[in-house]
Amino acid sequence: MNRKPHVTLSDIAKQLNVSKVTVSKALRGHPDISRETTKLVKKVAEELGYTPNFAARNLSSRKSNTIGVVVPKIAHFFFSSLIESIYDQAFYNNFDIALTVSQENVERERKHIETLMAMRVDGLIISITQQTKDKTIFEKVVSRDVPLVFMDRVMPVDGTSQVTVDDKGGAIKAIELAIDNGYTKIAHIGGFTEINIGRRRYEGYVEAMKRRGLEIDPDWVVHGGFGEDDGYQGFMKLYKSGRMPEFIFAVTYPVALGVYAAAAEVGVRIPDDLDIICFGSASINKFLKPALSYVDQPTATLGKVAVDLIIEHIGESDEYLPKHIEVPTELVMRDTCLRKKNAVISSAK
Amino acid sequence: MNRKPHVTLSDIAKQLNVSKVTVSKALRGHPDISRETTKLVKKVAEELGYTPNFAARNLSSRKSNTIGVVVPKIAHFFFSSLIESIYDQAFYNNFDIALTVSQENVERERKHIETLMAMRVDGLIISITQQTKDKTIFEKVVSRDVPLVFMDRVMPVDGTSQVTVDDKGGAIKAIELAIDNGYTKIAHIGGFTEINIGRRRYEGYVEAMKRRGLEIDPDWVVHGGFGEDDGYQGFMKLYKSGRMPEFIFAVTYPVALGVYAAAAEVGVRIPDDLDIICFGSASINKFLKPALSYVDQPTATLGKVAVDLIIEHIGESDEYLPKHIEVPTELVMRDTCLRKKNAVISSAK
DNA sequence: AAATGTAACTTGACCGGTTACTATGCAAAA
DNA sequence: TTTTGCATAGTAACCGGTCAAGTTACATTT
Repeated sequence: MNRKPHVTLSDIAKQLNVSKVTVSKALRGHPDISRETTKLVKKVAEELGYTPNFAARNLSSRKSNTIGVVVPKIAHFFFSSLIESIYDQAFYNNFDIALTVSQENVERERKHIETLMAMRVDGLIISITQQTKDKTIFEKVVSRDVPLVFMDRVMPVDGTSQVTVDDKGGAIKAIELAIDNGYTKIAHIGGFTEINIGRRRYEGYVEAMKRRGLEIDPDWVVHGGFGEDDGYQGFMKLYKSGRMPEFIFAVTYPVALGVYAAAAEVGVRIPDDLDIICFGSASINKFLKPALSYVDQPTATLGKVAVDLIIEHIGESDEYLPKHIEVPTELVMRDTCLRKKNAVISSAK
Repeated sequence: MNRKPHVTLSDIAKQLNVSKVTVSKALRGHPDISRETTKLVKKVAEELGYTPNFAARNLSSRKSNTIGVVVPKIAHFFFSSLIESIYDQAFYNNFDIALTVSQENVERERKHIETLMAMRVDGLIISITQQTKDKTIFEKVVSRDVPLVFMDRVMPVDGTSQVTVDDKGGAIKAIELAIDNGYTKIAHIGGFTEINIGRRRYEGYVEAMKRRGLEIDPDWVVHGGFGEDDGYQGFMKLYKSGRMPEFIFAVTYPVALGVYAAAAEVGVRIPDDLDIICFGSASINKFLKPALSYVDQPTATLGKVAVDLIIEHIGESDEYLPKHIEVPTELVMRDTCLRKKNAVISSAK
């Protein structure tokens, strides 16, 4: 590989018989330089086809104007729309994004964080993997004074901020609605409780049951991952136990889909034999039969808030003040969890 | 913002009383340096928490080890899975990815390409917007000797490569199947013909109809965009014309979904009153009722091939040989386009 | 008329690496 | 013994910007 040399500041400077600093300043609109000169410089830059060298700029200015992002997945509706909103908001604020994907792999996650730090990103937005337990790498980030915002899937690390959705509150709303609709035998196919989204949603389930004075049958709580297969397995476990609940609260949309698949397989009809609600959705949910009712995660807001927060931290001095922002959720009713069949409505809200 | 200074090569050098070149070489495993020294250097680097400065490295080596990617969207199944496979393949080959999203906006696309060139990416992979018509920016890329691979949505620009799916062939297969299943009144809700994917799929439709000796009714060809709304509008146009076809070939999966929505609205049953097949799919297609039969676009292959090709070009000299690689498609049968109701099967293949 | 200010540039150092070339010491070859 | 060669390390320049601290010429103040 042996590329044509790129046009540099010096090339422009030579052409105009000025110093390269003049050119640099002119291009940045620095007030030191006269209107005329600035115009001239810009014209010549255009003619010569100048493009600034970011590596050089980053090196000398020792910042990258870039936000590093680490997510566990892309090809899932939740993350792809989250990422899209992050890109939008960053673009709006003239920041670049360096996106990396851990593929739910802790080692890859660590590597990506190292790489992003080597790129000297100005700040990091991270959504951890299902398996992440070790805080070391995050503490390393903090010790390097690189602002860090955890997003959605978070980890309690001193000196870092968090942006989450109101997982517990959303879960409570969902379960309370189910109970108000007449259900009492309510199961939860949940995620890992080591990670906040799994834990908080579970806590919401527990809390709502308690508030309404319902017992929780330990057999009706299944913990696992957040994918379709986990939902499938979860359902099968409940099914094979011989004691089916009337209602399932699924920790994620894919888990709910897994339940759909499993239920169809064994001939359990949704929502007639088994009703369901879940956390999260996908754009094509409306085409599902029955379309899932769900706790909406406002991905656009989540991404926007995360970017705004990291930019805020980047702007602050060394000692920025970590924050925890919780974005509210909303119940969206579709074809499930509408009303218990044959139920005597006691306390329709 | 006033960060703690990062550990540099010189810091390590000082500590060991060697030159920074020695350290640089040692860390890269250069044979100039003895095994012992190398080990020592690496140990100290580790202790001091050294992370290389990519900006500096890129600047002095004048390459970035980064592939620039421009896509029109993220939050669509096709693109998100494509992007995921690009990341995977790049990671496997030790390349970094600089991803940008044009949001189907030509101006943003141009800006992103400029930015990526300023970053001195080693090569570019681009999927153009629906609206892109001007080649200027791409010619600029070529004139800078930056290898360019168009992916899926391509543009004929001298000196660039293309990776596409076999749009025409896939369309032909789909239409021929429909005809063999007994349909003759076949409509096409297509995309813009200015862009290859719209044009080639349309051409496939025309070709298949011709091969089977069927007339094409101009009213049954609707051109528009690639989104859900375009499918909705397309269906409505056909519907309101009063002369409904028996079968629709939708240019994309979202367009097919739009047809679903519109059909449901006016009470047209799929596949009984109107059968359908489309190009592309989504992971949750299997939960649709009826699940769409479709021409599968192998996103994983597409991404992998694009990355391999750009890396190949990066490795070649200035004058690389542009290629056009076409990835084959496959028909996947689900619940639509199975067989015409009450049809006398004449030529079941 | 001298001091002060200011607009518009220039100088030189530096960011943290890499690269091409040079130097040194010791062992093997002549 | 002298020459040659190789392993190992060092020197200096350079990549393309930015930044802090001058410099110059001219206008303004006192």
